[in-house]
Formats: sequence, C-alpha cells, structure tokens
Amino acid sequence: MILSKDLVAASSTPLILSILSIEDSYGYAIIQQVHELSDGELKWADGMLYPILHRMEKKGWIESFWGQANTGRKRKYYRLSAQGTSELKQQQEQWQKLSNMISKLEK
Amino acid sequence: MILSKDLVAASSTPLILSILSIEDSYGYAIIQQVHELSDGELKWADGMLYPILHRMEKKGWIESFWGQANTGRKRKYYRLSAQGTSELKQQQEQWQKLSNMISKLEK
DNA sequence: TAAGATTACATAGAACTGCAAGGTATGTCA
DNA sequence: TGACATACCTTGCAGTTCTATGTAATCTTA
Repeated sequence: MILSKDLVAASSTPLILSILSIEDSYGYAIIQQVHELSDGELKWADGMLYPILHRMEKKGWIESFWGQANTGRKRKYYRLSAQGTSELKQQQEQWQKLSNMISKLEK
Repeated sequence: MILSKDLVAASSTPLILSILSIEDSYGYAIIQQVHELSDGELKWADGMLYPILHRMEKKGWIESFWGQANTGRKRKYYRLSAQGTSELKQQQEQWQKLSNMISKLEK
C-alpha cells in the first residue's frame, strides 16, 4: 500500500513526538524505528526527516543535545520538551477525532 | 482546538469521499455537513472546497452532474465513482493503520 | 420593492512548502 | 583500501494550496 502524501505529512509529526515520548532518540534511529513500527510500509528519507526535526525544534516541541555512540561517532539526540508533550497530546486527540468522523460515516 | 493544517489537508479527501458514499451531495451542502459532523470545529471556506472537488473529479474519484433544487436554483451534485469507492476504502485503511501506530506508542 | 443576506459555483495566481538531490564525514570489515 | 553502513546537513524549485475576488440567482424583511 502506498500511503498518500498528505497522510504521510500529517502523521510524521505525531509519530516523531510519540517515539520521543518513549525515549530520546536521534535522526538515523528514528527512521529505522518508523520503518519497523510500520512493518516496512513507511520508509522515510533522511533528507526529509532532518528538516522536520529542525522545524519541530524551532517550534519548541523538542530539544537537541549532542551525544556519543560507544563507537565514538557523534549523534544529535532529541528529547521531548514539556511543550512537545502537550502538543503530542493535542495531536493525538485530533487524530482520534478525525478518525472517528471518518469511520462514523462508514456504511 | 485548532486543527493542524496538515491534518485538515489529509482528512479533507477521505471526509468528502465518506460523505458522498452516504448520498450524492453538492459543494455548499458538503461544507455544512462537515461543519455539523465536526461539532463546529471544521469550517471550510467554499473557495477551498471547490478546487478540491475539481481535483477529485479529475482523478476520477467523483463524478458531477447538474441538478435542480426544488427552489429552482441549480446545483452541481457529485456522486462517488467506483474508483472513488475503492479509494475511500484505501484511505480509511491508511488512517486506521497510522492511528494504530500513533496510539500504540502511547505510554 | 429595494436592499441585504443567503445560496451556489468558479478560478487566477500569490504564497507557501516539502523533500529530492547532493554534500560531508566517520566507522567497520573483508 | 574500497565498499558499505552510519550519521548529519542544506538548498532550491516543483508542485500544491487556498485566499481573494468575481458572478449571479433566490430569499427575506422592512
């Protein structure tokens, strides 16, 4: 199944917020987490994710800090901010509301 | 609650398809139906809806025909095509899948 | 019966934006 | 040593969206 562009766009933010609500993560890992979570249906390009992360940070939903893998390679981790937590809650509610509207109409 | 732009964009198509799956309708009425269904939270501008309807028709999901209200005023009705029916089903599945992913992550 | 509100549809194009493409760099391992 | 995986970044424009604007018929009410 190919997910519609609109839906992918609309789901990316809540998905990232959700993932970060479980534990801090970094760009490259988030891509893989999404890939697994979706059973391979969502395959984000990295060039698509990083701008989203930057935008979310600018909005104050997430905060970044540099970390180090045990390999020595540096990673830019993100953590959910307080604002991001409330944003996540709101977006989940919105999804729920729209899902209900759409499925309520099902014959 | 202000619905995020992305979500509004992603939901407009399945919403319209859903409404038309119940019964044929026309632009002006669809706006009101969405307004009611959402308990006043979604307030589409007409200038926003008509282009969407045209796009959907171009994609073959809906078909238009001119009708007449009992008042004598002409109306452009839309009906769901076979293609639109299968598109609706797909989009509903996609919504479901993403909703599940997002809510499964909830702590 | 005139003015204002409502119903109803249409479209150009300004304004926005998403993301593909292209770039850099380090670690691993055969 | 070179191929592959890991890891991050940004620009630019192709494509989209919907605001602003226009038209016109019908209804209401004073």
